[in-house]
Amino acid sequence: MSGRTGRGPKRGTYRHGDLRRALLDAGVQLAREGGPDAVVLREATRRAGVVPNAAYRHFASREDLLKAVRAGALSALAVRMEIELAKIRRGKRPAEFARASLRAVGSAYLRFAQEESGLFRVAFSGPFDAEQAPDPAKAGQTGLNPFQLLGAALDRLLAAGVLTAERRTGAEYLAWAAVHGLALLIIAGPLHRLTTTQAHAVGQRLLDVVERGL
Amino acid sequence: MSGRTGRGPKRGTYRHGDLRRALLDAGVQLAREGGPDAVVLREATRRAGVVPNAAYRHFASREDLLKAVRAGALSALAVRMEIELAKIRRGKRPAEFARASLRAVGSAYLRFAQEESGLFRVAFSGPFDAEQAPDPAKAGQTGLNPFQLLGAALDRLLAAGVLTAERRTGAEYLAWAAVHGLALLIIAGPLHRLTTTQAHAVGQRLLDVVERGL
DNA sequence: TGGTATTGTGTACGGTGTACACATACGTTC
DNA sequence: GAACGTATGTGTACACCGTACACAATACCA
Repeated sequence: MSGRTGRGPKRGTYRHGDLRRALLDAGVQLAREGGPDAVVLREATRRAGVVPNAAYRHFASREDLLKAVRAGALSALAVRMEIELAKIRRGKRPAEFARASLRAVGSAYLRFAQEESGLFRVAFSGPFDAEQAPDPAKAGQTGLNPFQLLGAALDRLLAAGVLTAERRTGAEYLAWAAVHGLALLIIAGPLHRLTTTQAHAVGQRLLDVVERGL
Repeated sequence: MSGRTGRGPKRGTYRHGDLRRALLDAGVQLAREGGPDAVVLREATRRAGVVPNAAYRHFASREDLLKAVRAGALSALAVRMEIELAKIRRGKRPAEFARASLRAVGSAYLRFAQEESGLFRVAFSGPFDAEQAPDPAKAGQTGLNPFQLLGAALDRLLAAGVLTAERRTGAEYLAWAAVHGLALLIIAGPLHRLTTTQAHAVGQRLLDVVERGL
């Protein structure tokens, strides 16, 4: 009776196989369930069927794991944006297409915030920078991260003559700010009881403001 | 030698006098220093020169203390807004005055976020609602909380005919969202290296967008 | 085949929130 | 002014967390 008291899916092998992946997956799952605070090292190792300290062979600290989860969340967001962008009807005039692009990016952002609020909160917990060396782990299928997708939409507006060059510079921050703020009001603020459709309506109205104001 | 090993300002009396106040003050200080996560029950009691569990005579839990600190932070924000509002030159035409009011509220919000980012983060950590029974603990000198001050500014825009009734409804959420989002980009996002003046400039530009777009 | 680097384990420490029983002092009532 | 109930602070204890350090088991390479 070589006693095995531990619970959970004990593996027979001493090595795990792909513990880093398992911890990351567990971390993402925890993030979905409860946001940043729920990403707990010990719980992740538990789910991976491994002793707490094993995590330190793959992540320098809890914060380091959280950072990896964050990259995954941003990547997921980028994918949502790409899907929304792909829905835009072809054959639109450039200006119309550009406008639709911006709306697609914004809508995807808001929807992601509402539907995956745990991941969303993780994505923007901790310092989130538009780094000069874009990390592919944060990108979607096209290789662009959310910030770059927004920039591309704005570039289209510029190319279509909807935006002057002067207004174009720094516009990503204004647009991002507006949408990001609304996302927070929807998931953690006074608008958090809104249904998906109501939230979508407010979102469209905000995007009107941005479009008109930019 | 009736040994007194404990550190810190030990009091002679068994009773503290106003422990609730002391804990709240310590909590606010912790919030300023490090945001929500820094508001730690044990540390607050340490600073109040009291044993950890004493806190439970005045706050049901750490979260409860945090809530009290949050109210204080919101009140401080309201005061900033009021100060900014008071600076508006008299003798302006109503439309101009109304516009200046909205800018004052927005500017104060952004400045508070940058200058008191710890408090700001606490103010909007946890669920922040525009409750139907406004809590006076969250208000400034005028008795109005930040949300109500924003509403008042928008009402002035309506009264001055700058805003149609249709556009007025729900406008607080759009304006709030935009400014709140920018605040976050400035304190925890890609704009966090901006100087105060730069931040102010971006802020004014955002407020242009809001004003134009609303 | 043996040695070395990698990866998981065991044990341990300090920190946190909080439950429960106990001690002390204040305010009220006789 | 003494007795008593109640508010408030203390002591002890527990479970949980992140993480440091020494050790064990395996994989890989010479």
